[in-house]
Amino acid sequence: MKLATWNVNSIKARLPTILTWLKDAAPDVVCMQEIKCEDDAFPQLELEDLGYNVAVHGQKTYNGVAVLSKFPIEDVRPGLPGDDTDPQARFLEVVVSAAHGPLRVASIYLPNGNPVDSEKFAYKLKWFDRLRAHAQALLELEEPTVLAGDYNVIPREDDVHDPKAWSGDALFRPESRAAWRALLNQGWTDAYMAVDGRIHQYTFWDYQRGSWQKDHGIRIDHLACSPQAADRLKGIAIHRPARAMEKPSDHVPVAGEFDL
DNA sequence: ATGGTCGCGTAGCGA
Repeated sequence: MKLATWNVNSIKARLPTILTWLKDAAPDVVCMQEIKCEDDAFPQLELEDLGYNVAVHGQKTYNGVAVLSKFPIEDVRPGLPGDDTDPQARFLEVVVSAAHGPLRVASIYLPNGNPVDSEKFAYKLKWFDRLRAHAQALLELEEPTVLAGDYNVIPREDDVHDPKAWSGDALFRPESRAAWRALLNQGWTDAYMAVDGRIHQYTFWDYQRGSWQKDHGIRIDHLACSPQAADRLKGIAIHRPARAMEKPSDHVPVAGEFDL
């Protein structure tokens, strides 16, 4: 069972690229972020044609998350618990019927948080607090669960081409990295670190400044696995060639292989 | 120090 996460940076602008990648990589489950459309504008038919069931938590212009699954989708919960007044569509949790039983999956688009001296950074940290509270409740279910998405956190110095240049950025600030570590310390496993952990393997390269050509990237797209999912984790792949496709997203897919 | 790129939506913001 292959489960991928991909910040697509607009499903509308990216659809041909996405369809090409889906046919090639053939993931069973895909968590998407930044679809940037409302639910009824999501290209459901094109994706169903490739054999996917679809769950969408959309938003116009900004944000928006979705889950594609070749397995039936049994339960759909849009929105991160903990603040009913939060209008931003950044969290979608589903349960899919995988080959050997149910698998809980969340598509996560964590706030960017820049600039750090603004309320955006406070929102990021508060959102992280809400995520941890919900993640703790999910752990107590003792089910295979994967929280997959764009966390907008660079965990280590080895996950960025130039740590000094990023030291003041919300993605690399100590508070953001500590929040990510605190999530893992609850009992979640970073799939990449569990099976690879090589340095300077990136998932995002900015469109600006020739970042891709110079390999000035960062690793910010992660799969957090519950113990029951981590037990079944067999491999991880960062789909770096996707950044060189025609009309690429600035993120590439990250895919875990599970015996599930 | 500046400017560089996308996407949305058609100006300027977000990333």
